[in-house]
Amino acid sequence: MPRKKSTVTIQDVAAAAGVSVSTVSRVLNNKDDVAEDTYENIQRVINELGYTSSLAAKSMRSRQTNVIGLVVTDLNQSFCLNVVKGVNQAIEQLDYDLLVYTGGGSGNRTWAVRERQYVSLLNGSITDGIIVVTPTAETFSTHYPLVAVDPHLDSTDFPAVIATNRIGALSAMEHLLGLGHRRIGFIGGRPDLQSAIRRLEGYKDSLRQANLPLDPDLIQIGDFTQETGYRCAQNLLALPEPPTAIFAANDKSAFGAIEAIIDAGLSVPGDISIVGFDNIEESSYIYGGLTTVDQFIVDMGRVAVDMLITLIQNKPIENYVYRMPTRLRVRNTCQAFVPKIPYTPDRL
Amino acid sequence: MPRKKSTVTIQDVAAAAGVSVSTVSRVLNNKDDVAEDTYENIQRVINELGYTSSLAAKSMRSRQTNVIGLVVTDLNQSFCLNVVKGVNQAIEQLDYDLLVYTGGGSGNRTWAVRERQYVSLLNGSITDGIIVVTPTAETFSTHYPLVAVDPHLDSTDFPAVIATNRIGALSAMEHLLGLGHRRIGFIGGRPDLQSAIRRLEGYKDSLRQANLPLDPDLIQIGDFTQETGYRCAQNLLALPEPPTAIFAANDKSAFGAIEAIIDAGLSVPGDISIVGFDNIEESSYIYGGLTTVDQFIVDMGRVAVDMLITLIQNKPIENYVYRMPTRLRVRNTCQAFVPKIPYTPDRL
DNA sequence: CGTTACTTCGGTATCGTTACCGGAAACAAT
DNA sequence: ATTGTTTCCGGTAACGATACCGAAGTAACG
Repeated sequence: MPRKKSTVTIQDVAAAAGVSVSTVSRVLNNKDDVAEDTYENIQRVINELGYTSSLAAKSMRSRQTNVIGLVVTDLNQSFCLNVVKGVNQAIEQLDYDLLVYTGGGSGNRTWAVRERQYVSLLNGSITDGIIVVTPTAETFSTHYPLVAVDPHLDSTDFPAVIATNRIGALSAMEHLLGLGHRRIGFIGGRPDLQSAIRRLEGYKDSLRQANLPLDPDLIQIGDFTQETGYRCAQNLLALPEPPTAIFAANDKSAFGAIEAIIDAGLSVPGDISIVGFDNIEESSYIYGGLTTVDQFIVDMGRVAVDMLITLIQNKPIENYVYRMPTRLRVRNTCQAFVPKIPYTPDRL
Repeated sequence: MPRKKSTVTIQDVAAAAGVSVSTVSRVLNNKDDVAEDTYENIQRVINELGYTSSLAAKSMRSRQTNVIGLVVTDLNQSFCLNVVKGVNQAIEQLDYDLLVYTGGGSGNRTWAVRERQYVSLLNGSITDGIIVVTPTAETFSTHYPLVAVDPHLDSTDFPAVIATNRIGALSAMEHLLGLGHRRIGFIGGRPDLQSAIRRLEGYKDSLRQANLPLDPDLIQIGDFTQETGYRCAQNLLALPEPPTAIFAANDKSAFGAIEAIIDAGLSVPGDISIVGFDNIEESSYIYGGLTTVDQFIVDMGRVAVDMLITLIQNKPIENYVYRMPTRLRVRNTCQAFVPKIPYTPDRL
């Protein structure tokens, strides 16, 4: 089934302008060795014919496309989405275009396979460099410019932008402990993610530093979605001695937790305080404002672009791994803990 | 500054396997005239070398890439974002990959120019077909498969997916009128968008049908952002006789309006009822749930993919313009209007 | 006027891949 | 033994663009 191929090529432009393709190519690439009037004439013809050059052909020959690629697992995750936004913002300032490659969820191919495929697909083909968000692949061939955002491994095989997850978790816990909470639940994320692991570490370290016991029942592991956040919180509430505060390892989980708490007839922060992690857009206004750890996701995207451009230009890179600072944003889901009447097994 | 180009090509595979490039190409494209053992041998070599074919070269030659392109103005707009999600979901089921082209905000080039550029860029180069979200361009050369989502013009030059904006607005107004509201404010969107125009029409038509006066002061035009929603609502509240209900032409505006109302010391829906339009994700839980008109954005993306695939396969298309139905989702931002003491200029 | 230098442009090779044609076996049929 | 008929595979020509080389033409110089 042959497609009608009626795109206008550089040949057509050359013919219409009465010059060679070489000359047209020079005009397209703003080379300076072309006469003023021929330049303008060719430009006019280009506009008349509505010609735009084929990215495929260009990139094949010249290896300089001024396009950067972004490989992202799932746009439905707010983390990925915000990185995309940041990258987008940074790209706007530059003379680059952005191509986002997304594989969606789980098809028949596993993501690790698809990811490598996509990277190869974009590279050596179309883009000058690639940013990969939450990559699972163990190794990339480092022959081309590539920056990873929040990689699953702590390896430094490739340049990366990583949030200071452990320190962020520490600051969240510090806040809750400072408010007098002693029994603090944790809702974690997918254990295959480096970020989830580091936040859990922060939770544990914080308790250790405060000389508080580590109750495994208080640690519930979800998958960073609102649904699992809801269920994890239910589990915590069902405990014989439920926590007075919950630290959720991401904002979506925190939303789910708040929902569960409200559905259980309790209030936030009246009965239970909540701290999230991420500071996604909704967190500023939802439920009156979620207290959360800002990891500046959008800025992570920006930094990634900066690093990538540096790599593309073959300039030396100062920080091979950029650690994005985190900051606690205090809003309205936390309250000082007021001790109640001690729990007695048989109350009269 | 020459880039290290060390990607493995089909030539390398052929050499390593001791066959011709033609044979390797046949294996890659699953042609059936290859002997069993050579097939397997080549596959083995491909895996060993970690070869993946160059999208650029492939598409240049064969015009069949199994990639569909998505050109989107701004991922920061929730409408666009949700369409992307829908497209993403639909793509997952198919043997296609998705390439999102986004131009970000306003660079030195205007969007109309960039848009046409992107379409040309992707087409004839890389993708088998394109979906364009909220396109501004007047005309696309219709030589290649293209589907528009929510085009600015009502033209039928190309296949499109459009929400039933006027009818949706009608249903929102019907709801408010049914609750007894007679003075209803309207917060509109960018007047260059077809969808914004149609929703405003619905607002006006509804008032006309109900034999209510059309007060121009009650119509405030923003740009579909939360910020302008806020300011528009402030304008409405500052009116000598403020409305008892507000119909915002999209959910983000509605959020802004609610914020403004709360900041003014009033409550929703206690003092003022709010209806939005879109039903984006946040609307289900924000402020206890926003009453809004669902336009099934995600499904619009899905439908667009279906149409595009049909076009690519050269099959006949039944509905050139698909009109997505809308449905009012009643949540918790509306209340029956209870008449208060009539307003008197000089109260004692 | 001859030589040199610079500007401006055309021709050709090439990027990595697939479409197409045709050829060499292998096998079957007469 | 000759003649089809498969089956499998290699060679070659594109696809659309840019890099490179070199050739005209013009200007400048001694």
